[in-house]
Amino acid sequence: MDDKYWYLKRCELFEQLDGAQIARLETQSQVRIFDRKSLVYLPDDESDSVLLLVSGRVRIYHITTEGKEALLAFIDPGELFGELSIIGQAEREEFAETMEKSQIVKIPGQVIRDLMAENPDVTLGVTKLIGLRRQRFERRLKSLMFQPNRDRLVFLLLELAERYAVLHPDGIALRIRLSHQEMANIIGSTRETVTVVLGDLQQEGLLEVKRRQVILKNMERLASSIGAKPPDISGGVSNRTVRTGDS
Amino acid sequence: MDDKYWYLKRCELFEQLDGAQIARLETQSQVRIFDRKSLVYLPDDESDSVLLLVSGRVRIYHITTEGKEALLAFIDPGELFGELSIIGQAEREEFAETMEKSQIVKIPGQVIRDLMAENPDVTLGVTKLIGLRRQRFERRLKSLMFQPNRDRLVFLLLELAERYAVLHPDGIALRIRLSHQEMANIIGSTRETVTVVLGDLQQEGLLEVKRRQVILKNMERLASSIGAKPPDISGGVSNRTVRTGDS
DNA sequence: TTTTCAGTGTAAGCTATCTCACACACATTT
DNA sequence: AAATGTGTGTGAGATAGCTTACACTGAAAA
Repeated sequence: MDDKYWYLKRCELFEQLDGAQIARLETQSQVRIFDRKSLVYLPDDESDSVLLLVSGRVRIYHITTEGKEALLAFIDPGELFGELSIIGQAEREEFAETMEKSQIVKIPGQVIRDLMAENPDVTLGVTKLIGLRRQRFERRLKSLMFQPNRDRLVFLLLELAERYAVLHPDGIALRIRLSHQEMANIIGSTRETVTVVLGDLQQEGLLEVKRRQVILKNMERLASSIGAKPPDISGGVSNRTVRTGDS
Repeated sequence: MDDKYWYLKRCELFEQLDGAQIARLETQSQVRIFDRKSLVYLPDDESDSVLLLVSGRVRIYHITTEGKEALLAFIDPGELFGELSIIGQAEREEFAETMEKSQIVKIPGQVIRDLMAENPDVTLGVTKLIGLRRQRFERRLKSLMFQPNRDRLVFLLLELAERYAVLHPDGIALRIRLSHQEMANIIGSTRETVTVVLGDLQQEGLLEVKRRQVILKNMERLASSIGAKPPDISGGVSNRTVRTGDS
């Protein structure tokens, strides 16, 4: 239960492994603590390992030629990242940076590949992981192309709700607190525009904005306004009320 | 050599299969010929099969709420598509339409999953397929976000070169002939803007435009203009000169 | 408490890109 | 050869969203 491999168990992918496999994984991996805002890897780094985030949070981003930051993904505890090295990506193509103090396990690509070879469940898990993230990128691409800023922002909020929804007296709050700047970096817009659009959406009674927090008051209407189905929030939703700072 | 399963052998993924497996695959799949511009599937269709394009060409696209077409991918002979059904996508999320008369094999998802279970090579192949396409989407996302239209177009041309390069007396031509409208639909722009930008690039001597054809005269400079490495075209490049219609 | 700083609100002006409109070129069919 | 359709070139005008600039607010630090 409370063994020395607890941090590997935090990852779904390794739940089914037997003791020997876990042990092997453990001896061949390195655990490391990163301070807040440290780079885990950056473009052109050699890429032959997969990373498991044990605690903290990581963001994956890209810097454009003009120096703007394009936010590609957030990684939460128990999730892998840098997983494309498994299928032969030799060099990293983005920045991975901790958002908080984080504990990260570095697993050599070969170890994962061995594990996949002897354990079909692991392979399937890896495939699903890569596929799910691909699906996310595909959807984001669709939401970017030809869509006005407002629709892109609504899409983002619904996407966030799917992963980070928590109940709140006034609607659905998000377990992740983003600044307008960060949202802009996800939807390919600017901080000012996000501020304005959020204001508009608030006027329309669709949501409520606080400092670094958004409460979705009407997911149905939000979704229908971009011609989408409301997200299924049953998965991650917690009925623990979020700290709002007020009350 | 010239057996009845030739069309399955056209797909890399199935090369390693033994006779019995191929036979099973064959009996459980359906072959069908589609005319030019026929829909193979569309959003919300049930998604429990994978498609193999034997001959012809298919495009995968999305229609936005305002009715614009976002082109997501081209499928060439020997390639699979609709492969996310393997990892549990229950409904299709885009349109798949033939660009020419095409022969397509429909393979039930369960058949592929069985094959994966008994043959690790197939699983790895599927994972790589999904992963490679994910990488493509990820790169496209980066090229869309914050980038001006010119850069997005250059990125597209280099991406196309990687897959479709053929030698040409004046530089590198593409084995795929796209209209300006189609390019616009890939980079999220308009036909007119593409026309203008291509004209500019031609002025600068970076390429030459003909009707439905682009010849890249200076890949180095094109690549460096968007801060990228020139693509590796050694893979698909053929020294068969392309039909230009002139001469 | 005062200071500092990150986050937010707002607005004027600018610009890349889209829209609309039309002319022309080339290809393909009749 | 004429006719039809698809693809391309080009420009004027409209506009969403970006830039720049600055003021305010709440949180955290000193």
